[in-house]
Amino acid sequence: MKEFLRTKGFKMTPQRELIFRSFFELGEHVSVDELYDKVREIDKSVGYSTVWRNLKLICKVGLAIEVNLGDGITRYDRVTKIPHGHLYCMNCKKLEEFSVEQIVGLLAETAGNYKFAPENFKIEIQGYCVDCKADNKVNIDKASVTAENVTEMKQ
Amino acid sequence: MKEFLRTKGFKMTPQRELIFRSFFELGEHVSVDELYDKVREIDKSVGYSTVWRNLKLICKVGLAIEVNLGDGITRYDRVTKIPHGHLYCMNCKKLEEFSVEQIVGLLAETAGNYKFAPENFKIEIQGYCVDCKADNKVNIDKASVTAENVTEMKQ
DNA sequence: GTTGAAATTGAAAACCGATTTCATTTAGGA
DNA sequence: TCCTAAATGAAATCGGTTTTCAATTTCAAC
Repeated sequence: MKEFLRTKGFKMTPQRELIFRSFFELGEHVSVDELYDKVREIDKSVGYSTVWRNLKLICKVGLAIEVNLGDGITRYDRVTKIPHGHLYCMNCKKLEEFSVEQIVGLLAETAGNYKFAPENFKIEIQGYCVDCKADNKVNIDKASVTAENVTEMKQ
Repeated sequence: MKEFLRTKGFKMTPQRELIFRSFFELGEHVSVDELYDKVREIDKSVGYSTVWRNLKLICKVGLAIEVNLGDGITRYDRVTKIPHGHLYCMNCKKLEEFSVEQIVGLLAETAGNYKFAPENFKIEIQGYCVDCKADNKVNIDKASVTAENVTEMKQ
């Protein structure tokens, strides 16, 4: 790892090593705060901005990508061989994963049609999980969208 | 439209009408600032928070959804019958759309397998568009991720 | 081992879009 | 017309992200 970074022009430091290691232990959807807490369990002297900067660095060298679920918190996903999508519950904020091999194939093809060089695919399903749906915790009172609505609106 | 809102317990106001109309004229990927500017062209007295609140309302009544491209700015997409994905250029920030009917079918099926009630699908391809790719403006120097890297890192 | 340029760090401040507060005004049913 | 709940506008606030800056550390060159 040290060598890997050096060839990119980055130096290894104790903080960096701890941060990198902690990130890969945490797994998926790691927020800065989460990583900061985990790092702090081991070394209370590490600063927040150092954690943040190293998370960015992890992305820069291609070992993770940013994930944005729309709740205002940026999370970081390890880049793995297996692409996956997210099921995001809009009520309890729970996150599940599902595999998207077939879909990614289609998307790669699509990108090709647009002469677009894809770096990363995001596939998310927002909605309500079994629990929230069953408990009737969710008040889904969206208006029905009809052609009339829109026409009327644009008038 | 007025009636449509009233049945939901909302009132119609001159500001609201202007904001709604402007939103639907703008089309896709509308940010608060963009809409604010457009509304201001017609009525300088409308406040920013009013625009923001009404954009939220448009979502609440199901006529638009929030879109998050990861650049820290929330955009709003009109809900249409035709779902679409986004091709987002990480260099010039340009946004293209592509149709995703087939993919949405697969995703709906997937959601079903998880007993998940989907409300909204997000399908994004991040990467570099033809122009940015060709102009060599982009310095894609990501590290190659190998099994060794990761193993070494977790050590 | 020493040195020096460049990278890194930690604390604090700045940033900036999103959201809330609050006093005032307005819509629309009774 | 009257009344109450909803809506508005300006300003303040919030909270996550990013930058600043002085001090420290890495590591390649000597």
